[in-house]
Amino acid sequence: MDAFYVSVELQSHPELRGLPVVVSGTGPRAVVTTASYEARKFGVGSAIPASRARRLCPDAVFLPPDFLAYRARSRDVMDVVRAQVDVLEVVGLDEAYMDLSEFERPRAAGRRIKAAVTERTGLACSLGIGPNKLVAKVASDADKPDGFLMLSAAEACARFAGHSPRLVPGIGPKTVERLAARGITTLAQLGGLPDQRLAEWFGDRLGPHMGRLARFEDERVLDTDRVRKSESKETTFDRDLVGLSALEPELERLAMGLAADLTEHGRSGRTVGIKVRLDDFSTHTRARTLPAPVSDIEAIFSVARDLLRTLDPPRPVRLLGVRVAGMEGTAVPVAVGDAAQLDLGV
DNA sequence: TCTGGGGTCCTAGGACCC
DNA sequence: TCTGGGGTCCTAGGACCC
Repeated sequence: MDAFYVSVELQSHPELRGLPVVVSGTGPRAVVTTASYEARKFGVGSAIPASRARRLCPDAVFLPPDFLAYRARSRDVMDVVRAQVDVLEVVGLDEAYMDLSEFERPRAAGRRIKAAVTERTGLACSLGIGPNKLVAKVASDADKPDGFLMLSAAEACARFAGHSPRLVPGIGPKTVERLAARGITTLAQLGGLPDQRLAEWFGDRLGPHMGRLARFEDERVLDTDRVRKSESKETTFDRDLVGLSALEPELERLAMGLAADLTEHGRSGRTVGIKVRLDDFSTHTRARTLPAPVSDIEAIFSVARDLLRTLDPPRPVRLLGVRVAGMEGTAVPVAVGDAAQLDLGV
């Protein structure tokens, strides 16, 4: 979906159409979640500090995120798609992969699906088609907004040969930096490197994997029922907290919220962990695995508190989090007819 | 008035077992 | 006089994604 959260907001605030609109949190440490294309012209993009966005574009309209609304609209969108295609892998609220190989004319099918989404939901989207997930994803990104692009792997290689490796999902800022330090700045260069060199630089598995990505080789199949492996609650404080006596009540609040979510969904896990980000932005995690899965506030909080006391943060703390991992296959019995709702929520 | 929240996956090292 | 190889589980950190 194109600028999904903003697009949903514009449906309830049509008077804002054409204006720079930014969805972001409200606190002093908030970041931008989504910016409208009008706001992007000013350099406002996802993940930049809201304070900076305000300076870059003082006239922008800032809205707090309404995730309930986004989830509901997401469900609408995925329902439209699901009505047209059998194999669907939903990735987050605003993105999905579909298998068009069931159609004799995939391009026509893609056109139809894209049109149906916009017609039925009023929301714009971009669609990319390719022989694998990687090409499809890059193609859909390359033509945004309101895009439609079909590429073969060879076409993708040729078209993006001179682009930065950053174009490929999975190659982030750190990897781009490490590549640049070795003189590699384009996908063509990366794709041309021998596996042995890549293995030396980035490890036996990761290195050659990056080379394949750069050549748009991708064997991944669609995963239509992803099972959640961990669940967490974390919060960044408006101002850093100092000392266990200030932190423990916050930890208990987080544990309470996490336990409530876990219980509501019938999930539990054997590993309880905490996450602490200090004022120097260093992040520290601690975890303990229990003999049996837990989901109740007492168990989660007592382990988390113990871990926090042992860590005893040596500096002011800006973020605190609690996590439960090692989820058992605690499938909740679902009534027949709920199947369509299952994929999004879990 | 730098840097959210909720996730996944990978790596590396240690403990432990056969 | 000197110590293999393989496997699993666990922890911590980090890169990355939406």
